[in-house]
Formats: sequence, structure tokens, C-alpha cells
Amino acid sequence: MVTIKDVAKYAGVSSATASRALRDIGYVRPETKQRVLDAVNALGYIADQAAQQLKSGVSNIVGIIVPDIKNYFYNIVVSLLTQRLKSDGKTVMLTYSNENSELERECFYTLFAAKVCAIIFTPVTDRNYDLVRKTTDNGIHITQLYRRVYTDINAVVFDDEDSAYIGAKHLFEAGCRRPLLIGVSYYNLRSDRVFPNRTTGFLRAVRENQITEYRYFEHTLLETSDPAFEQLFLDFQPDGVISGNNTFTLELLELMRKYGLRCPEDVKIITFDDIDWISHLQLTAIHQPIDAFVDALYPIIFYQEPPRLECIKSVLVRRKSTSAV
Amino acid sequence: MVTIKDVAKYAGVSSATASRALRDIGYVRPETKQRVLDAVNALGYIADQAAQQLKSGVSNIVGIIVPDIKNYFYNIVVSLLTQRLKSDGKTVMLTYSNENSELERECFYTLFAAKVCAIIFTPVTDRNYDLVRKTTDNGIHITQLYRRVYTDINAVVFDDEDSAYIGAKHLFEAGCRRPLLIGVSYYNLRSDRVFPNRTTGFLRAVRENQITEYRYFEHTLLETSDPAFEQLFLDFQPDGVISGNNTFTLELLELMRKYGLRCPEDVKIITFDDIDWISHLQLTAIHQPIDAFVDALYPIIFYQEPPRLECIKSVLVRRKSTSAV
DNA sequence: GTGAAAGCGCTAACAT
DNA sequence: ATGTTAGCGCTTTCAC
Repeated sequence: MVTIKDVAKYAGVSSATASRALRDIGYVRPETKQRVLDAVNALGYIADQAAQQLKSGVSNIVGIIVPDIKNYFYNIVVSLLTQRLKSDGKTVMLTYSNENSELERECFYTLFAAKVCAIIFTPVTDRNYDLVRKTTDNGIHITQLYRRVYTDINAVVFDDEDSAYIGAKHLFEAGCRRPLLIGVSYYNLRSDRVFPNRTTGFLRAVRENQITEYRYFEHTLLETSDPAFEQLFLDFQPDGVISGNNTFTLELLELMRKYGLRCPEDVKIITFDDIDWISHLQLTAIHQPIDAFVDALYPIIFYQEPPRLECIKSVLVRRKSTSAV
Repeated sequence: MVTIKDVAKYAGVSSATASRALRDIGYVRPETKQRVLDAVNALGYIADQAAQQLKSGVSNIVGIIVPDIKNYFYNIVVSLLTQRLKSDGKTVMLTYSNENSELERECFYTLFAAKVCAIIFTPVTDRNYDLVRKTTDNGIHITQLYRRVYTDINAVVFDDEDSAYIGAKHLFEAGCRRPLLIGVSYYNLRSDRVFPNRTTGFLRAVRENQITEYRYFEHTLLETSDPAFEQLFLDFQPDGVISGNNTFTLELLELMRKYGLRCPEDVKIITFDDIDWISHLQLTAIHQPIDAFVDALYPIIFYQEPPRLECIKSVLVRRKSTSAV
């Protein structure tokens, strides 16, 4: 392995000088600096981050905890974030909580051991507050993504509550009188402890519009189909559905095909997640601007006080699936 | 920060004993070990990986270089891999090359600096061999994913060449006589330097079946639509298309809608990437078993000699888009 | 402007 | 079975 000592020896200077030259810090004669740079090139030296970090005490690793493997949204955010952090000389350590609170704990331990300078995560429970505390107590910045569970910690979310409200109103305007909401059920967390909550917005719209026949179903994440949902769908026979994500929507579409129901004639559809195939199928969608989301997130990653809540507005994109018949 | 010295002091032992106790190494009295464990619990000690690594010289970070943000396939592989590596006490450092050879170089530097013990990457060029060499010379294991560019390095790929061949034959059996293949064009890499190459398999099928009217188009990745492709599609008027990935397929479907072409009546379709919405649209697809892929990858991550080439077979899933009219 | 030396937190010889 | 000590590669006073 090539160390800074090798570089120093090759350049005929001390390792202290080499270190200064490489980081443009302190006084180094331009000529000396050039010799060091030449040595680096000749030897192919790359500084050992672990050693740098150990000595300097500063880390440039940002930890991310992703709750769900397959979620398109998270994957995009992770990649956008990774690229932007790189331009600030930071690297990303990736972990998966898989919607499991025990795994989330392990993720925290892993990131802690790696001495990350910040953690960006989507909480899957409200029972890991001890670790959240410990993290901030150790000067590690922390931000919640997508769901706000801990109110004293930074959070960046989409305003899904409002989107569900707007979506429901749009359904009513399109003539629906038997709306169904497919919301989200968490494994380790009561929905009403999470902001935003799609169901809240939906119920508000229902009340304001004096809709008497309505249902909501809280669908677990990770599972691609749920018999209980099929049962409710058949029993209730909704004329309009707001689907909490694209996976739920696919399940809904399969059900409708199975029972010969057409969209928008029999059932109108509004779906969260305006991704490529959703738009191809001409489904009315709640478009969540990911770029704006990351833009809002980026500046607060390293600022904790006072805790910020960034709430990104989504946009309803009207397409055939909610048009009049 | 809580260090091992704090733990040692709390437990009334030396830091060496504490270290041994924590790693179940060497001789430690059970009673002593328990005292150390209690101290860890009481103080909330988590070992500093950077320091461990610096001293022991062994790293447990695996680096991944992902070429494309949006690619569903990579995202799934990354997450499956991350989870399996965790069970072996390894963590994942994530970087993105974005199909750019200069960025790929930077990724290597980043992972090098982090002293990863292995690199798993999808090469975007054949011009970074110097870094590949340097990596292996430093005892860092390295494996290519999805594309084999360097023949002396481990690689795990799907047999896309054969899949394209089988797909083309299936099109001919369904009556197609004007097939079009949408293959992949790399930015920094000639397609014929990559194994597998979809075009090769396609051309073999064309030859064997004496098809005289055919075309292939090598579509760039990352871009969601290409005017040159639209032009070729209009000029040639294929009666069957094999699409190299789901993004290309969406572009194709949009074109067909724009020009009022129906599937399978006017154009039959076979697509790579058997993902959820592809199956919902009842498109015949080349199903790539990701689990088998990861299963093949996992055992060779840390074995380099001799270089292995794992070629995973895909399965053609027949659906309506290639049925007889 | 440059070098010598201490030390970050941890582990591995070696001593006891 | 446990403690002492050296040192991994780097940065950072502090001399010069």
C-alpha cells in the first residue's frame, strides 16, 4: 500500500509537508507542492479515509436508511442525494430497514460504527427514539424523510394529506359518490402518529362534501396483494379510488380486470406516484416533484436547530382515469 | 464519545481485555466478559470501525458502482446484496457512475479511499483497466455485473444474447417477417466489446430463419426518447419488436399509440425486464431471475482466481403481445 | 516554509 | 487470564 510517507520520501519532504500540500492548507512553497503532486501521480497514492477520519475527527460519510427495497421513489432520492453529496466530497453508506423496527436499530448501529456525519432515514417506528437521541447527542445530524414521526427532528415530506384531500375533491367533481382510499399501514407504527396521513385528508374532503358512503383501507407496504383488500373492494363496490402508491394501483388494476370493471366508466382512479407507466396508462396521478424534495432536503441535512419541517406540495395531473364518462 | 478505554475503566479491566471480550477472541474469563458487556450496555459503546480497520488492516466495506439511477434491476440487486452482506457483517458504500467513464474513475477513487474489501460494478467503459488492475493489485476483490468488459475479471451476467435469439425465433414462429431489435448503445464502449450482446443473438436468429427484412437499433441508455428511433420505426414499419429494456418498451408503446398501431395485430412485442407493469400490460417478456443472479454473484465476490464468468439463463414468458391475431 | 513528534481508537504481540 | 506497549496512516501543534 502506498502511504503518505512513501509520497513524502519520493518528493523529498516530510509527511507533514506532504499532508499540507495535498490539502492546500498552511504554508507550502508552490514548487514543493508540485513535487508532492508529482509523487502522488507517480505512485498512485490515494489517502486512507479511515486514518484521516481517525486523526481529524471529522467524517464525510452520510448514512442513509431505506425502508423498502422496491420503492422507486426511495431509489431515485438515494441516487440524487448520492450524486449531490459527492460534489461536496461526501460519500454514502447505504442500509435497509425493510419496514422493520429491529432492523432499523441495527442500521443505526452500523452507521454509528462507521462514524457517519449525518443520517437520513425514513422512520419505520416511533420506538427507536433512544437511538435518535444518542445520534444527535453525538453530533450526528439526522433528518427524517417522507414520514415525520419524531417532531423534534428535521423532516422533509410531501404533503400527502393535502394531496389526498385534493384528490378526493377531484373524484367528487368527476361524479363519484362511493370513494375508497387505499392508505398506508405501517408494521411498527400507528398511522395517526405519522405526518402526513393520507386518511386524514381524505376524511376531511368526505366530510366537507357530505359524502355518506365511503371507505378507507390501510394497506400494508411490502406485500403486493391483500385478500382483505379484495374483499372490501368487492363488498363496497366503489365508484372511485385513491391509491396510496403505484404498487397498490397495480393490485387495483388487476382486481378490476379480474371482475371486468372498466376505468373510468365503472371506477375512476387517482394514484399517488406519477411514474412512467402510470402516465402511459393515462391514470390521473398525484405528481410528487422529487427534485424539489431533494432541493429542500439538501440544505437542512447539516442543520438541526431548530428542527425544520419541509412540506413539499404535490401536483394533481389529470388524465383519462378520472374523466367524465 | 465513548471509547474502549471508557468501557475498560468502567469494567475495571485493561482495554486489551475489553477488546478481546468484545470480539470473543483469546482467553477471557466468562465473568470478566460479562462485566465488559455490562459496561458496553451501560455506556452505549459502539466500536469505531475506522480505528478497527486502521489497526487490523481488514475492512468490511463493500463498494458498489451503479451505472444508472433509474434502472429497476440495479436497485433490486443493490438492496438484495446489501441485506445479504449485512448478515456477513459487511456494509455497503454506494456510488454512481451514471454511464460516464470519468465518473466511474472517481467512483473507484472514492471506494479506494474508503479501503473497501471488494468492488462490485457494472463497467461503463473499457478504458479504466488501469484502475481495475490497481484495485486487484491491492488485494481488493472485484466483480463485473451485467456486462463483461474485462475478460480477466469475475463477471455475472444474464445470457441476453441467447434471450435475444430465443425471442427473435419466437417472433418468427408468431408470424413476424419484419423484426426490429432495440439493443443497447453505450456511451464509452463499443457494443461488440461487451458480453453479452443482444444484437449478436438477434442476428443469429435472423440468419438461421432466412429473414431478409430486419433492422436493429442501438438505443442509448439514460435517454427516455430518441428521434432517430422514431424515424427508423416509421421508415421500416416492423411487424415485431424485441425491446432491450422496459424504458425502451415504454417509448415504443408511446410511439405505437401516437401512430395508432395495435399490439399484437400490427406489431408484436417482446421486452426484456419482466417487471410488474410489463406483466400487467400482458407483454411477452424475457424474465431475468434476479434471485438466481444474486445467488451466483454472492459466492464469487471474494474469489478472484481464476476469474469466473457466471451466465444466468433468462426465461421467455409468453403473453398476449406475441399471440397470433 | 518545513520537520519532528504526539496521538486519534483500536488491536496484536509480548510479557506477566 | 490479563496488562503493557507499539503502531496502523494520518493530521496537527509546536519548534526551528
